[in-house]
Amino acid sequence: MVNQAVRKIASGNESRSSSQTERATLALREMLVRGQLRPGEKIREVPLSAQLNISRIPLHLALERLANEGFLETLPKRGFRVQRFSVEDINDAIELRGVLEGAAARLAAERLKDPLALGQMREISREILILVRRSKMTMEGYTRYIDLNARFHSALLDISGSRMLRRAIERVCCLPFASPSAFLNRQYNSTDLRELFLISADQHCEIVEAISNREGARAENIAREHARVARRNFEDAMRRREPIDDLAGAKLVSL
Amino acid sequence: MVNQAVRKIASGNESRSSSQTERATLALREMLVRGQLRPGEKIREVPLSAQLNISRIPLHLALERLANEGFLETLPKRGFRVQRFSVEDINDAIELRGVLEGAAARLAAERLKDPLALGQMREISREILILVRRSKMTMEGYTRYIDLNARFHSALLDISGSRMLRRAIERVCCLPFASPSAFLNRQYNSTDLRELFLISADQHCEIVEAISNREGARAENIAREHARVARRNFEDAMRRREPIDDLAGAKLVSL
DNA sequence: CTGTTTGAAAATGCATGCAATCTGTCGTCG
DNA sequence: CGACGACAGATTGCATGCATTTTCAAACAG
Repeated sequence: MVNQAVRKIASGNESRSSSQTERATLALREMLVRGQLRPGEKIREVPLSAQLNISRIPLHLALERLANEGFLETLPKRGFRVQRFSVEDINDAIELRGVLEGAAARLAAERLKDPLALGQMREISREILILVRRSKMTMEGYTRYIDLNARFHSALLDISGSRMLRRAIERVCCLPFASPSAFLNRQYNSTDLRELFLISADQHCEIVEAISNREGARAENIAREHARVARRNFEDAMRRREPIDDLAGAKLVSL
Repeated sequence: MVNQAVRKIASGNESRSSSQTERATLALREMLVRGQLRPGEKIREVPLSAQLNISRIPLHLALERLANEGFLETLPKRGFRVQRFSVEDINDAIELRGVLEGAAARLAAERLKDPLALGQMREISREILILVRRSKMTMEGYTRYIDLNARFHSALLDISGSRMLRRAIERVCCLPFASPSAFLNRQYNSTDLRELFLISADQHCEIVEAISNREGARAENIAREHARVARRNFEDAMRRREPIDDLAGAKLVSL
């Protein structure tokens, strides 16, 4: 048996994350996305806790969290099983994100008090436009795009002013393939992908304009189409049978 | 110290629910809805576990579940706090449910393969219509309405065929004031409320018709308006300053 | 009088081991 | 030959106690 103090020191060397539960959550999420735990597989807590060098209580807490995020299915009184996702699930998750962001855009348009509050969003959308217009996207440009994109979506939620909507969107985006930056890490110099980037950037700008003009329905529609770009990107990747290792969470998909 | 076996027998007498965690979850949810744990209050696990006669591990698991349902806020490394909801949060939660059920109705219309699949929904909507047309609603009629209503919404999700959407709606409806039957237990003979019941029943029927005709946009709009009936009902109750004890989860609301 | 330090009390995090439940297998009966 | 039931191993659920972190208030410095 391993002494608590010894274990604490050992794990402290591996990672300086704050708690065992958090460490377990991160490790498991990584394993899931990498496909080291296969869809449909039943989780056995004892061997897994030994493998991660984490005792069963924090492991169990981590499993419960991942189940809530949607990665695992909980079998009452029988533990956990790795969730199986179909291609339809992925499409539906992206569609759902579109619906929710559409609602956020509409609420933002309906509730906007001071048009100056849009300043940040407008700025971000301009920066994105400049970025994607550059003929060749560098690796830094690419990570910068992801950052700007995340900030745009966060700012939209701020303006919509709905905690409930934020909660719902956060939950959908737990699933890696549903997040806005899910299918961006493809061959980022391909012409097709560049076109999608441009379309996406234009949609950002038009969403801002629609909100600014209080055109709720239009803002909603564009935001929905914006999510559909991710869907097209995904379907394109599927059609080309790209090595799905690079695609976010594709290891969780069973056909 | 209480022996495990003794405790098991004791709790077995109190309730025949399967696990300690489940019992704790049910007990806490009840306490929250009843307002025995007040918004903003910090949860102290040891006294609470003593009060519920449940040890700290299953209590902690129950708390984590309730946090995921939205009742509690988790303070990392500092435990849990009872969530505070504003009137805007309630309105937004209902609006969100409307958005999601609207999406379900649209998808159902777009994806409907066999119009016969709508048979059950059509039947339910007719039964509801007959029920609410009766001049005086009995208590049994009232509980029957809640049951039929739940079955209608479940059938809609079945036809939409989206697991992701079902997940999202289930999550919103965890919050008692967001669920479809949240604000029905008012003075159920009041004329105003009876009108809302009739409108609601009509909307059920029209949603079915719209889906049947593949009118996705129309189905979506009606489903959204359908949720807005709940919102009107809530706002009406607020305006009249009804004793909010009867309203689902109203004890969680801070102005 | 305000901001900082410190240390004790209280609270959560977690390791361990036991109890109860589930799973799969083998034997028996219909 | 298949269904049912009992037993053993495996697996999760949970109680307990210790370790660590947080809280909070009082002493202290500025």
